[in-house]
Amino acid sequence: MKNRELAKIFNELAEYLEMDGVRFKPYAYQKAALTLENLKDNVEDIYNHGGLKALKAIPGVGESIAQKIEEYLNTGKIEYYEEFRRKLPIDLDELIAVEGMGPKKAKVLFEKLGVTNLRELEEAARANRIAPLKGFGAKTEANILEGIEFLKKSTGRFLLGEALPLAEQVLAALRALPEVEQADMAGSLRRRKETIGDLDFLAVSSQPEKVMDFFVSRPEVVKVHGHGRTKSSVRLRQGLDMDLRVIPTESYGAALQYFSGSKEHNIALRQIAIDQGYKLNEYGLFDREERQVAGVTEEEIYAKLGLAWIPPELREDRGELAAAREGRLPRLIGYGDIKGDLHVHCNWNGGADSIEEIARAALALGYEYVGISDHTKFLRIEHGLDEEQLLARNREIDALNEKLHREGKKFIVLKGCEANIMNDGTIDITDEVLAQMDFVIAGVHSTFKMPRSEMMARLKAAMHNPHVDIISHPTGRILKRREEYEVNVAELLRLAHDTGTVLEINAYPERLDLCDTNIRAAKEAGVRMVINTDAHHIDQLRFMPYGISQARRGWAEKEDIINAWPVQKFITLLK
DNA sequence: GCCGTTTTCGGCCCGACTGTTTTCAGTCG
Repeated sequence: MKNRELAKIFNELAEYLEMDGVRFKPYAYQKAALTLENLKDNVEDIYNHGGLKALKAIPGVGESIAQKIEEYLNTGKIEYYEEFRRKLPIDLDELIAVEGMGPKKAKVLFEKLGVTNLRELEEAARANRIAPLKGFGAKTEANILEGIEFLKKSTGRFLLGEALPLAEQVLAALRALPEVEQADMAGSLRRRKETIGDLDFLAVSSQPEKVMDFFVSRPEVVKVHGHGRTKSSVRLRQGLDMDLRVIPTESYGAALQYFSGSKEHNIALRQIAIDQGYKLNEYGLFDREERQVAGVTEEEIYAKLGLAWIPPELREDRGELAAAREGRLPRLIGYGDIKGDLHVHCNWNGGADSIEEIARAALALGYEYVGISDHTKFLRIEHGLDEEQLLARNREIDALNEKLHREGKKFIVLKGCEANIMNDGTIDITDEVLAQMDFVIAGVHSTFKMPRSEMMARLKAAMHNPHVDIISHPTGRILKRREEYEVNVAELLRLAHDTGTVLEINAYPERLDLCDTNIRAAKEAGVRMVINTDAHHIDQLRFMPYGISQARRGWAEKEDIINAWPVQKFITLLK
C-alpha cells in the first residue's frame, strides 16, 4: 500500500521542518500522515477514481499535500522531500529513537560532527566529541550512550499481557500507601491497547514528595530519568519505563482524561471544547474567564461538553465522540459478562491439567460452562487426538458431567475440539465424529505461507463444512513474532456471515486475534464472535480479560459475543 | 500547510522536566 509509504515520508518531512524551526507545517504533515495510516481505502484508488480533487477531500490533505501525493504516485518520489534528504542525509528515524534525541539535536550533530546514523552517533559519543558542543554537555553525552544501550537490548513495545500484571502490582502498592488518596493507571494501559510502550500512573496525595520517593525506589527500578514533585519517570528491570504524576484533587479527572489519551482522541476533544468556548487541559475545563467549570472527574468534563462518558477502550478517535454526543455509544461487553470459555486444552493432548481440574477451575471463576477443545490428529507435535481418542475423551466428559450434576453444581463441560484445516480446506477428523461434538473449532496450524487466493479458498471450504462452528485465531498473527497469514478480512467476514460461522477472539496475550479493528469490522458485518483463552494450563484461564478488552476496543456488545450468552441460547445457534 | 454553521485570515495543545544555561531550548507525553 502506498498509504504507509506516503505516511512515512510525510512524518519525516514533519521532522525535517521541525529541525528548521518551521512552525505549524510539521503539525500539518503529521496530521496528513496519521490520516493516511488509518485510511481504509487505498490512496491510489482514490486518486485513480477522483484525481486531485478526491485527494483533497481526505481530511488534513489540502492543495499542497495532494500535489505531493500525485507526484509520488506518478514518479515514485517527492522532490520537496528529496531536497531535504540531500541537504541532510541522515537516518532520522534511527537517531530520534534514542531517548533524549530529537530532530534539532540530530541536525546539530550532523552539521558539526557528520553523524548520520546510530553507529556514528555511538562512535561520536564514545570519543567524547559530543560533550564540548554548545548546548550539549557531559550529561547529555552519557544519556545518549545509555539510550543507545537501551535501544539495542529493548524489544520495543510490551504485550498487554506482560505490562498489565506488572502495572497492577505497582498500582496496588501505590494505593496501599497511607499518603495516597487515589491512584489509577492511565495511558495506553488504561485503554488496554494490545501492546504497551510504558506504564503511566496518576495519584492524589497531600505529600507528593513521599509518594515520589517511594515510586523511584521500587525494587524493580534500575534507572531514574526524572524525579520531580509532580512528575517522576523511571526504567524497570523488565526493560520498560514507567511514569507517575501527582495531581491535585480538583484536577484529577482532567489529568486522568488527558493522560489516558489517545492523543488523537484528546485533540478532537480539545477541539470540541474550543468550539464551545472552553479551554481543556490536564488541569481542568475552563471558561473564557479562566474559571474552572469541570475537572474533578472525567464524567463531568465529558458531560459539560455535551458528551456521555466514554470508556477508555474506545478513546481512539474512531467515531466515539460523535457517538457520545448522539447517545449511541455501544453498551460494551463487560469484564464480568463471560459465562464460559470454549477453547481449553486438557491433558489428553498438549495441556497440563485434567478435564476435572479444568472444570473446577472454571467453576471457581464463576463460569456456567467450559468447552474442552483438544487439538486433533494432524498436529502431531501437540499430540492431537484421532477419532477414537476423541470419542473416548467424550465418554470421560459425560461421566464428569454426571458427577458434577450429582454434586448439585449448575455447570456443564462441553465436548469440542480444535481441528485442523488442511491445505485443501478439508478437516482432519471425519464428519461422523465431528457430528458427535457439542461444538467444533477449526483452525489453520500449518502451511502459513500460502498465496491469498489459496488461503481464502482453504478457509472458505472449512467454513462451508456443516460441522465447523468456530474459526480459531482467524488471522494467525503472533504479536512481535509472526505476521498474519494472507487473509482477506473483508471476504472472511462475508463468508462467516453467510455460513453462520463464529469467529474467535483469541485472548492469548501473544495472539489477541481477531484484533480490535477486525472485531469492529466483524460486528458491523453482523458476524458473531466468541472470546476464548486457548489455555493450555488452568492458570491461563485468567487470560480472558485480555480478550474482553480487545472486544471492547472493537465496540463489541454482549449480543455479539456468544459466550456471554447462556449455554442453551448459543448451542442452538451453532450448526 | 490545513481549516472554517463564529473565520477565506489567523489560528494551530501545552506544561513539566532536564541539562544547559545565566533566562531558556529541546524533548517528552
